[in-house]
Amino acid sequence: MDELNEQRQQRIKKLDLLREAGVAPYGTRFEVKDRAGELLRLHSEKPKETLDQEKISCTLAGRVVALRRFGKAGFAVLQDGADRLQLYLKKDLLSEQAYAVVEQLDLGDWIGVTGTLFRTKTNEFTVEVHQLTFLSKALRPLPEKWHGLTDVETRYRQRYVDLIANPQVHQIFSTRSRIIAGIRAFLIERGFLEVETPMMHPIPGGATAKPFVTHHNALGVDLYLRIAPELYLKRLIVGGFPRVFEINRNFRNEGISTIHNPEFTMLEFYVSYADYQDLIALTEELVSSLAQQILGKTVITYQGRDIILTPPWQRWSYHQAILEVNSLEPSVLQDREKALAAAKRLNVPVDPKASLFTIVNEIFEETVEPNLQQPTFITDYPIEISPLARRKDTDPTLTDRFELYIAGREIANAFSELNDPLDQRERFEGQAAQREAGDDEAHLVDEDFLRALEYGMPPTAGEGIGIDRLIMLFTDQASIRDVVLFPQLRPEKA
RNA sequence: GAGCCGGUAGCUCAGUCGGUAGAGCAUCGCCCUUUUAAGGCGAGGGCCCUGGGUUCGAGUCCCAGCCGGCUCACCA
Repeated sequence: MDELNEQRQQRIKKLDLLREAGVAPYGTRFEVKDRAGELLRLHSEKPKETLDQEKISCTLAGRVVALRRFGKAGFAVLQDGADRLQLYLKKDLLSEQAYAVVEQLDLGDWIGVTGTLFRTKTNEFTVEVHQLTFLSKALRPLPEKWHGLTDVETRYRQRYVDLIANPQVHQIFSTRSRIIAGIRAFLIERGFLEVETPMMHPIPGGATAKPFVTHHNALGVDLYLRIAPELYLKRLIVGGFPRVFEINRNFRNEGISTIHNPEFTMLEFYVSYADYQDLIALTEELVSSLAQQILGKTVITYQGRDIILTPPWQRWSYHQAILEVNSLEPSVLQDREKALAAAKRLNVPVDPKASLFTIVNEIFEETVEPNLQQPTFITDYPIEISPLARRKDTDPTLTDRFELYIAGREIANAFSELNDPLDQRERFEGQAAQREAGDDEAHLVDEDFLRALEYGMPPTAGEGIGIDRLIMLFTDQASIRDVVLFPQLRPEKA
């Protein structure tokens, strides 16, 4: 018999012993009156004498994660959420049945207790338990108490064990939830309406990416998991909702890395009558106020580097950034041969047949992006790589657009929306031509979206923020898998 | 998809030159009514990722594969 089975068998045996003692090993309702975190926050600073005087009674529940028994008494550590609180279990203070439970208790079991707060002679804040209710039996042993669970594969595949064994992981996901709640509150406070748009699209659009394909049997059609909600949210602007947002998953059938998961969480929001400059201000306010609210500061540390989220942030035009970082002549941006030569000189690998804008964009991604550690708005992207953005009034080859970079990564993408249906049709047709030419990520013509624009869309600015990456930044995590509860892995047992 | 690194007890890890598989925690038994990585004494527990090969003999060397991490490529 292998060791896991041996430990399981032992625990299954204890199920019977519990039943014999009249205890249900899988119990039911338990009236929780206190949370460990709250008790620690309210009372753990009080001196021994105060606690003895106040005789504070409490009732809480959780998982037993440590047990130190000796003879007819012992200590247990109860884990309640991310908090741990010590229990004192003494035979004299418990019913015969309750003490029988203590004797059968295993690491991992769930219990509920009632008792009073006190300090041990080593000054540890502890609950002296008077009543104990067995709630649920664990049949599998917990990971090692000192090192916890470190095997990354097990941590991702069995996140439940990771969450039990590593309280800091519990903390990260609780922070994640608070960040998303904070974003919702921020937007709702400013008059945004939260909406849900389709996850299954007949035509994938709103971004350039490879989609996942699925099939609807009754309709007999292929559908695509959405790569972005953009075109649907803009339909709602046409419909007359002046401010909408959606926080939900996008799906992209592309590589997996420390900053890419096939499904990822995106915030997109649209503001009627506004332009991309308004969104720069809104983004600074959103991110810095979130940092203040969640982390209590606007200068944060990410992977050993200080990131200053205190506004205002740097603004830099796309072309200006390329020229300045690489000390290039402006003519490079106009001349394909010069751009190609510059790329070669800068050791930026490019396809020699690539178009001017592709070469320039390669130079940007290779030489500028990694330098954008502090929050920076890169503005005025060329029209060729911005098929849904409004042209600049001052230069029709550029768009009213920005991307926000923090820690060398793209965090947000925003622009004044293209609301001219005829221009949009031309751009779609340009994309269709690129698709004909072999670019399978170019946009398809979405006739219904064009029809919507033809009903008239007010001037509008829209933005998408990659929530997982924002959370990585806020929680100082290097890998997206550490901020996604169940990251995508190859299925177990091939 | 390519390169590098890894996979040994439930967990965290050792394993020398190729010579019968090790520790701590966890588990089981005994002792212990204020411990906190509790302690003491004793015991059990292994598909060394899988499949081939070399060898008298493979956890160890070779080949192929599986799974994971990191880097690169694509992308947010």
